[in-house]
Amino acid sequence: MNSPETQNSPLGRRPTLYDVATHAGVSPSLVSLFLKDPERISEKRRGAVQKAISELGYRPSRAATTLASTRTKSIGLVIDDYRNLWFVDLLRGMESVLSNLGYQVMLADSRPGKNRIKEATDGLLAMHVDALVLAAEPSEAMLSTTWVPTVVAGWRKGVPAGADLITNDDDGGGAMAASHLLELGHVRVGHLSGADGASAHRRAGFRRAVETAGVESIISESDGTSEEDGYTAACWLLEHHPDTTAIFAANDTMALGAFAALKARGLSVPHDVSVIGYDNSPLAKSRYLDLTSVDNRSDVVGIDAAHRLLARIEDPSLQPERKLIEPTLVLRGTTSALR
Amino acid sequence: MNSPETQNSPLGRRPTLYDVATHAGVSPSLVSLFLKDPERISEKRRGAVQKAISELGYRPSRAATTLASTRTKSIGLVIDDYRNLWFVDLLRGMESVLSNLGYQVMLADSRPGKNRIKEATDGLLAMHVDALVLAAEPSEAMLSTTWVPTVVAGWRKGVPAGADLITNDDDGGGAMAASHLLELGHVRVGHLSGADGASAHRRAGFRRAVETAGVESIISESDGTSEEDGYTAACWLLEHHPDTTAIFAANDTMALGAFAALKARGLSVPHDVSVIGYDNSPLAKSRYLDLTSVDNRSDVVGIDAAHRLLARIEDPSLQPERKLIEPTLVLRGTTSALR
DNA sequence: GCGGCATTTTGTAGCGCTACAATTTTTACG
DNA sequence: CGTAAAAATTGTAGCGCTACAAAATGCCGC
Repeated sequence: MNSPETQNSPLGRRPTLYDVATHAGVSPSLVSLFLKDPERISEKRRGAVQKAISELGYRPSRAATTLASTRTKSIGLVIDDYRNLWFVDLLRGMESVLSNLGYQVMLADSRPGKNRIKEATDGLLAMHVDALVLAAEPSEAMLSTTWVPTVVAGWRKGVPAGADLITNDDDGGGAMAASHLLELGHVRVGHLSGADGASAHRRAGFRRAVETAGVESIISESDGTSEEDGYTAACWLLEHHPDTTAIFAANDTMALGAFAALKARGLSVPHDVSVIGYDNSPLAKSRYLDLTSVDNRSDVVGIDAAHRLLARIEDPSLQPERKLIEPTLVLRGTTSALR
Repeated sequence: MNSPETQNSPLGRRPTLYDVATHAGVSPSLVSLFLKDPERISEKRRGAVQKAISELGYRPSRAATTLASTRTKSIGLVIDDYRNLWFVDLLRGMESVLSNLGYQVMLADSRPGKNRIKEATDGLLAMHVDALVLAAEPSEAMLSTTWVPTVVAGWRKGVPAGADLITNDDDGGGAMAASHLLELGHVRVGHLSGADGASAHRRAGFRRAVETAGVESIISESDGTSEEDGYTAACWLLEHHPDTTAIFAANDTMALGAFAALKARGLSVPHDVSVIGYDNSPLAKSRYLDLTSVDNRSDVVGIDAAHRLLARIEDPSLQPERKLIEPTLVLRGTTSALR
């Protein structure tokens, strides 16, 4: 309707709350009240203020609001890398409880350097977030330096003092994957493992379940958890244990590497070898890949983390808590009974 | 060293710049100066301020800084969905030019509702970002309401007045994919297309190239661009044109759907049918999938967008510009010469 | 040892908003 | 109608920082 050039607003600058108040013929305080809860002012004024806001194209300044209020109604989420999609479920879980309460979730990733986690956290704290979720391995440098309620999600090492811990039961999940393969009758089962914390737990669970069943646990460990790592580990496994009939990969991406190694050897899945992954990532859900996988329920972690933070925002004296979330098994087409 | 309980700081609250100044025995202005450029103050004072900062555990308040300065040195990036990983390259491209200049990139996704794009944008503007990159289709509601330099990246419809446009040459990319298949000798080529803007351009390019070569263009169109859509479209294609020897999917995910359809029919890739995708996503790069794909060079879009914004921050009177980025073809194992 | 100039440091005045107490208006009811 | 209580509205005083001009200090040669 209006020309973009004139920008509706008669001011040559970003309109402020005072501009709105003047335009609407009320006091700034009333406009502020309107912003916080429109229901709290009379219908007559509400209309006038609303009109002034849209006529001027006013948008509140978050900076000013933040500075003037004690609470910002925002929660910071630090993730290690945008490309690790597991944070999407975490985020969705958090938002499912926080959005309705008017909270906003701010994301910061800490990809590049090692101490970027501290940087990302500092950035979030600089924005006065009311609380923090660390979905990245906390560095030593920040073990004791948070001013706000903090929960560590999905990592178990280096939890800052006073922080809650809500994480996936990777140990249980590893055992779950192993049991599934054993129940299908497999007795030559291999595990492709990575080097990080979660991998170690998955590995331990796997080993325990397999050895409890009286079966030898064959583990091929690599430095990372990428598809290439999975490929390399699977090649080693297939070379040294050619009679392997089932493979448990530490994550879905590594399972993809196993697929590549099997394909190269002319072995088919699940006819010759069953494969189970971990994370129930979009990859596993793919119709083509159709990968059986352990779902670590990051959405539940997110929901729990959110509840926990809300509680600690209300009562900062609450004692930190530690909690494990049970994974679930998602059956798909890459595992089948031993033929 | 210090107990986490005492938090180093003698104050029972978040330390401010004034606390630092007092502690260091200098004026607040000097501390502010230090924050902006440590080199600008004498060595003696610099040491004192530095010491005070770390002793108190001081972190500047972004809100206060933002409010007091005219520039915030931050750029907002609106994306449609965190799960569409193409934004990662965009982001990396932007950061490669912005980080060195001290700019920070803030992300907001607009997943859920339709007008969340406006919400996400408003949120960013509320944080006083100096400029905005819209990597999501702008809604009508916001065609004329930005106060800051804006560039639309990767979308061509609904560009707000006064915004720059830097986008991928999807039309050229479609033609590129088609030419590749034609050069390999294929004459029965099908295209799996989606319904969004980018798909339409890729389709147009494909059609033009194929028809220029005097070959019939067979297009299977679906509502979306998911793997399921790709699967459905591929099933239609294979049923109605069983002699198809090459398939161009509108994106890598749809190519995965095509794989599923081919596998179900016992056809192998690339032996029976060649497949080319689009986006050069992590999927395409996978060793197992090894998918030939068109790379739309989002990293370059990011770099260009950043340069453009910096220029417009310097000189807001600059006329908006439109620019297409040339895609490149990435050859992998899913396309081969017609046997 | 003293102008004159460059460098370093400081004081003052907001940025745009909210908290909270104080004030005005409306409503309820004897 | 009058008055107390409730509801609606307003004024005042910052939140933590930066911009910018003014003041203080250091440095030079003569």
